[in-house]
Parts: sequence; structure tokens; C-alpha cells
Amino acid sequence: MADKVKTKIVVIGGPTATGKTRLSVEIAKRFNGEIISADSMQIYKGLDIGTAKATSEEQQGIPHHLVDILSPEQRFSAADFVQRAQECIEQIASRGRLPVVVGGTGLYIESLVKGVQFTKEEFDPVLRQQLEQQAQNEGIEAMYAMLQDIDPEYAAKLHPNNAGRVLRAIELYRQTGITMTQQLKNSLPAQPPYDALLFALDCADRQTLYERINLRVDQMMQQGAEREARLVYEHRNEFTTAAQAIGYKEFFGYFENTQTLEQATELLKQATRKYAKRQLTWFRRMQDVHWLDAEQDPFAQALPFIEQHLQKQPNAQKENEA
RNA sequence: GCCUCUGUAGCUCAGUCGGUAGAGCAGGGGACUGAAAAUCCCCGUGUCGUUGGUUCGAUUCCGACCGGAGGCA
Repeated sequence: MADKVKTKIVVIGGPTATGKTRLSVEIAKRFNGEIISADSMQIYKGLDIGTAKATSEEQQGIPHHLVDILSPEQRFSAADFVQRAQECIEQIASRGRLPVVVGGTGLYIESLVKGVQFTKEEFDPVLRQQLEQQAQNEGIEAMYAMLQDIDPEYAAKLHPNNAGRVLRAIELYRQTGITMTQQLKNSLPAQPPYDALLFALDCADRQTLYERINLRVDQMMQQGAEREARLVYEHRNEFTTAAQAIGYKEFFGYFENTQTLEQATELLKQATRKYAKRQLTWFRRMQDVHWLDAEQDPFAQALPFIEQHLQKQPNAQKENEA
């Protein structure tokens, strides 16, 4: 079979505050690119400071996709992301430009790069709510036992305390009739869909990373993060996803007068550190990632890889087709 | 100057009726297929302030010294 030639993309991941935004813009400028954000919170309008969105000045005229596309009360998922990102990649490539995917949401990036095919069914809020209610009433142990009946293999891989995953696996089965084990097997295409060049940013030592995070939080405070957080606080019941973003919920105690602003700021720094650690774990596990030192001109480090990647010949089948 | 309390993991503190110690937080590692900035799992050796004494054995009891807090003059 003649393989369709794969679209070349560049992907940048890594923990927060390592300079992904800046690097992505530099790459896009140099290689005629457009940016696709892989960030579960930057998709929301109005959440700007806390999510460290690129300002229009920082964007330097480069088109940024999948930023500010939803209002904060709307739901979004990894499946939605993959679908939209694929559309963006097609369109950008069809203009003869380079798609540059950038973001810190490991699940989104990995799903896109591997071409995970999610089930067709739409998300069912009623079913979700029903399962949550049942978990509330009968306890998570009962739900876990239920999953053991449905899909013992997947249940064995999950910790019984992991309510989120246990419920989702039951939900998947109820809704589609297929188990998570089957879904995990069947959702991956034989070949990844893109010719992707992967980068991840990190600092040489953890202390430096944490200093960058602290600095970023202090800057966010100066830019008015508190005001933005108050808005999220006032709408916390509608902003289901946004209300769990780091940079907002850490202030809730302050708004309720159970802690000082200084304590809230410290809490935010701490939560961001932990998040950065989880992000690192994710990107470390991914295959074929080129790690760049955030402190040593990452663009210069990335340059040779990108040049090589873009010069690489498309496969022979394409030549015949053309 | 005298009296009382206190000194144990990076921090806050338990504890050992004498057999060299453990929680929370911090920190580290990991998982991850429709909320993922979410959710969840694993990881605790430190001169028990210093120094003498009693003892088979002291971080634990006694003394002195050094640091901290409070009280009385």
C-alpha cells in the first residue's frame, strides 16, 4: 500500500516556566510556522494571567491556534483536542507552513502524536453524574468491584483509590460496550500519523527550575492574578474545568478569609512545583524526545535537529504519486 | 543573677517507664486513552544540642556547658 506521506510537525513540551512559548515563536518565525497550543487551560477565554498565555507582543504576529477558543464554562477533553489539533495541522500544512505544537499538557500531546482514536460517542454528562452519585452512595470500593467484573485486566492496573479512572472505565463500558482494555488496544494506529520531531525543555538542576517558577508566580501576582482568580472563584460552580487550574483554586482560602495573600502565593508556588514535577514525569516517559536545556539558548540547541528533520526526504511512494 | 520550660529528619513536632526513633508538611520517584493545571500510587538513618557521669547498654536518668522561650528580681 502506498503510504500517504506524513506531515512534518515540530512538538515542544516540558514543565511550566521553561520558556516553551518563547522557543515556539522563535521556531515558527524561522521556519515559516504557525503555533498550535496543547494546553488544557489556555483554550479558555479570560484566563490569561494564571495560564501564562502568550501576550500579543510575545506572539510576534505568529498565528496561535487553540487558544481562547472556549468560554470557561464549556467542557473540553483530550478527544476534542486531538480532533481540533488534527484539523489545524492539516490546514497549516496545506498553506505550506510548519505546524508547531506547544504545550504542557502531556496527555494532549501524546494522544496527538500517537494518533489515539477515541471512541465516537459524545461525552454523556448524565451518565457521568449518575456514576459519581453512585460512588458517593456506595463508596469507591463498590465501584472498583464493579470494574473488576467488567474489565479485570484494566482494574488490576488501577489503584482502587483512583476514583477518576475507575469511574471513567465503567462509563466507557456503559456507553460504548467496549472495555478500557479493548479501547487501549484498538485506539492506536499501526503507524503514528505525523512525522513529528519532539522537544522537551528542562533546567539542568531542579533548583533552577523552581527559581524560575517562583519568579513567574511573582510576576503573575504583579500582573493581577488575584483579580483573575477572584473571577474564577465567583464562577467556580460553572467553570468546572477552569476552576481546577493552578493559579486560581490556591486563592480560594484567601477569598474565604482562612489565609493571607502571602500564604496563598506560597501555596501557588508549591502547587506549581508539584505540577512541574508531574509534567517532567510525563515527558521523560515519552519516546524520542530531544531534551533542551532551558538555560542554554534552547533555540540554538533545537536548530540542527529541525533543519535535519525538514530536509529529510519524504518517502519514495510520494515521489511516484507526484 | 536566680527559677521554670525547651533543644529529635529541610520545617513543625511525637516518642523511647534505659535496648540508637516516627508522623504531618516540604522534598524525590512513578502511573496516566473523553475533567489531565485533574486523579492516583510509592519513598523517612537522623552526630536524637555538646560534654562528663551512672549503667552490660543512654537519645531516654543525673551533672555541667552552649543555644532558644518565658517568669522572678
